[in-house]
Amino acid sequence: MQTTDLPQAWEPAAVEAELYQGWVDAGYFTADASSDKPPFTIVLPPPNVTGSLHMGHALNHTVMDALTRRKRMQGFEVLWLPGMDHAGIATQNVVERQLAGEGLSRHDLGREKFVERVWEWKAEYGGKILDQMRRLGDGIDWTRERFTMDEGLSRAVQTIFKKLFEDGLIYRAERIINWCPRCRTALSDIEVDHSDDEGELVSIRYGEGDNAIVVATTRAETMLGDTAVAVHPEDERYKHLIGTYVVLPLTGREIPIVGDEHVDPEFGTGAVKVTPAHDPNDFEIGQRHSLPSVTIMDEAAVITAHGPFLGLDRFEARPAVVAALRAEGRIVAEKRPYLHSVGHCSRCDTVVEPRLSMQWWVNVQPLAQAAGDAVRDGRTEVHPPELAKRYFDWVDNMHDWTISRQLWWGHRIPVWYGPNDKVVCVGPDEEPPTGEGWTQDPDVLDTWFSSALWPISTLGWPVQTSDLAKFYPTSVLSTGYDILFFWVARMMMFGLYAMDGVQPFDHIYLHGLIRDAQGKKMSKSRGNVIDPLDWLDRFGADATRFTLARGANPGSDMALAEEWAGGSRNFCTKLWNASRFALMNGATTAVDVPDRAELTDADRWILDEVDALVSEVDTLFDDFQFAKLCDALYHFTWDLYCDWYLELAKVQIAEGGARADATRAVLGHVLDKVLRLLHPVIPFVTEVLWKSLTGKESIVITDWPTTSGAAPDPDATRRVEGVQKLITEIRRFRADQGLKPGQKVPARLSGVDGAGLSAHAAAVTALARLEAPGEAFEPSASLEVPLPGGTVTVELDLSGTVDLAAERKRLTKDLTAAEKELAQCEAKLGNPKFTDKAPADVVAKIQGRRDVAAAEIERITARIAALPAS
RNA sequence: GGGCGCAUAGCUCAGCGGGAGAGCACUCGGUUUACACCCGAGCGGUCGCAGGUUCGAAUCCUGCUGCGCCCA
Repeated sequence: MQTTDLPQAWEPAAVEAELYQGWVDAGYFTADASSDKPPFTIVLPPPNVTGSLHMGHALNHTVMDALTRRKRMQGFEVLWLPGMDHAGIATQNVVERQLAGEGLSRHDLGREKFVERVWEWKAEYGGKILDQMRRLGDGIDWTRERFTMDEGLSRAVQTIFKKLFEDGLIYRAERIINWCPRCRTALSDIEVDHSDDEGELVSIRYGEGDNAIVVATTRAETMLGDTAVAVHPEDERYKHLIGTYVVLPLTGREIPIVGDEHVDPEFGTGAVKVTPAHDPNDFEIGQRHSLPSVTIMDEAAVITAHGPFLGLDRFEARPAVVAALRAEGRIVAEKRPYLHSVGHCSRCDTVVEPRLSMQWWVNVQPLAQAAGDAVRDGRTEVHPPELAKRYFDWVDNMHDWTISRQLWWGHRIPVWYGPNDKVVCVGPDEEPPTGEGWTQDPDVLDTWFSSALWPISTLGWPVQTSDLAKFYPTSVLSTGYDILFFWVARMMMFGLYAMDGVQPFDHIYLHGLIRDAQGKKMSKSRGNVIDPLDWLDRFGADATRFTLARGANPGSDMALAEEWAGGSRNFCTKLWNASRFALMNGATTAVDVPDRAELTDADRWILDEVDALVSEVDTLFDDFQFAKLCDALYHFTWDLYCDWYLELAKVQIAEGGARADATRAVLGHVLDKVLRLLHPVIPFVTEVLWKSLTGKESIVITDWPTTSGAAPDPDATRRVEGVQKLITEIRRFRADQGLKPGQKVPARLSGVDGAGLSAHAAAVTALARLEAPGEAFEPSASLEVPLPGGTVTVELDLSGTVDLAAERKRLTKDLTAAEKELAQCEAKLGNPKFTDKAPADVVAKIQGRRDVAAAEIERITARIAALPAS
């Protein structure tokens, strides 16, 4: 046996960082826009500048890295472009908290100094996720790293804003928006999370006597801002009251009773209080009936209505208002706790307060239409396809998008207000208006407004750069299905709009969400979060990636547990040891595999299997079936290559001469293909092994394997499978008889030639731990193994008593199985409807099974009868 | 309230019209000079329940039950 330069064990922690830096330094991941190769582009969904790597990222990065590594090997000019977004609210929160530690607020610094401070924070603490990506092994083009607040990307934002503005797709309007009183900014619909919370439902009587009317509310304090009571116009109970007025309690204000068809007469009392300034439905009722809007809270949700509640927080005001109403005898009913849906700020969990305010909006109708059409037309394909329906549901029913945020960190809205209500939108190279009375809008744009431009702005848009020409449209957008609405739909809208209808990506791949071993969502409060960095430390990047890829079944979430990672680590170790063994035995790719005629059944079988594997992995990769392709690779590597071929190869190498040389070539070429097929998912270990096997520069830049083109040899396969069955049956018999696995047993085989396995006697002897019968050979037990070509009989000299009970048990078990099989087959064949209607090949197959089962029953019955009485 | 999805071995999941599968876990045996992060052998399921379609249903249809998700 030769030696190899490979260490005895694979220790990822010792080599990963150096390997990675080597790849980056060699420029393997740097894309060339002037290349003649076809492009393959993925833009990284930009993580927050405040973020750190979690398992969801690790999964998505594994997917993107696997896709891009394979395409690179397939000869594509691959661009995988990294970067981050500026995460307006989150980043501003972080820096404000830092300031608070110094006893300062952002207002103490002023806008300009505050923004400077945020940039300083970013320089020092931002983007630690980028280093974590390196640890995963991301084959990403670091030379093209982008940030949404960069100069170029900011120009893109300003450019599209102006374009949308001039096309009339951006407008300013006073409406009810979701307001976070803690962040003190507007939020879009999707930045609000709903949960069923315990609150209260209070029924309040407005008016007196015959004119009294009862309304119910979960937000009693808002009654201070009521400007009407609404009932259904056809509601007989209240019809006569429409057009009359009631006095609003606690305020003394007179408010009208209006008839509105949107009131549900079945719900509650059928009468609703109307607070146009603090509820979106009420706002619409207010519009229809020209009601005034009375704002009763400030930006912090503190009551501003004059009276005893002035200055109270909304949650203090609520019980105070109820108490005051109760004192007046106006509380008719109270339900507490009352479970109802409440919106929360997705950034800080504060209860959202609907608030009437002036904001900038995008009219999404034409954009969403185009975004839907691109998928309907098949220009962009969604994987898995079931999720396209969810995409359509969203884009086809999208509300206008509030894009202004009352923050300082972000792209400031490029609109200037001048004297006499003049409004000017300023484009990238235009000078803002100067002179008395001109001011810029103080607000910034939603972070998603700039993220939506990511697939084009990162490539240079609005400049027609060579990158944009070469790499747009991008090939695949990969992300979790929970981000479909946040990001994917918006990128589709802006990409199509800015690029004259050319879609931003050809494929959208949506992976599932990461869950714990019991399938529960990971969350800090549950304490079930697994930190990918911990796995990277303990199991290595390859094992972490393989675990994630192997769990990625289309459309479904994945459960993770440490045992899974351990299993993947074991797989990497197995691959390591198998490769080491192959190399110690002289496995090589320097010599071509000899002509098929020169090869053994085992050689032809494993070569056919690896061909099948290449086809299967290709199909699965093209269909984003990561779990299945990992399983296929795992199965081939462990169950076929290691458990069978390596063992058979030992026998062939022991033969020496040309046989041994041919075996070394087969060992090497099969290993070479497997390593290349595995490389996209487990890049590190495959790189080390492949370099050792081939002596070449790097697996990263080698070609993706293709099938050999040789015609498969089904006879070889049948014989190898026969050998496997024979060996397994002997091992099974040995285990039943309590023989030590290593103990060699003298045995005599007969019927081997008849079964067509004469070439395989040595393999059977070696793998079943048999030895040639000596002169004193006295068979004390025998077993029969029926194979397609004939039955092989194995006589064994156990040199001791045979465990007849175990023997009888084994035979009885086989008999029971055969009897069950026979009964099933005969039941079918005895049914004329089956023989008439079922396809002929199915009937023939069942007949074949019946015949085999019948023969087995006869054989086993005879064996049992022949057993000596125990 | 509207919509979608899932219920298969102890756990996590494949299979989606003709022989119930994988990984992990479990049991037994093991100093097989690649590997104990391993090797060999095994145990384990009326495929959620009830109907229907079909020669044939884990697989298609309907209803029920239980979980989960999205939207309002």
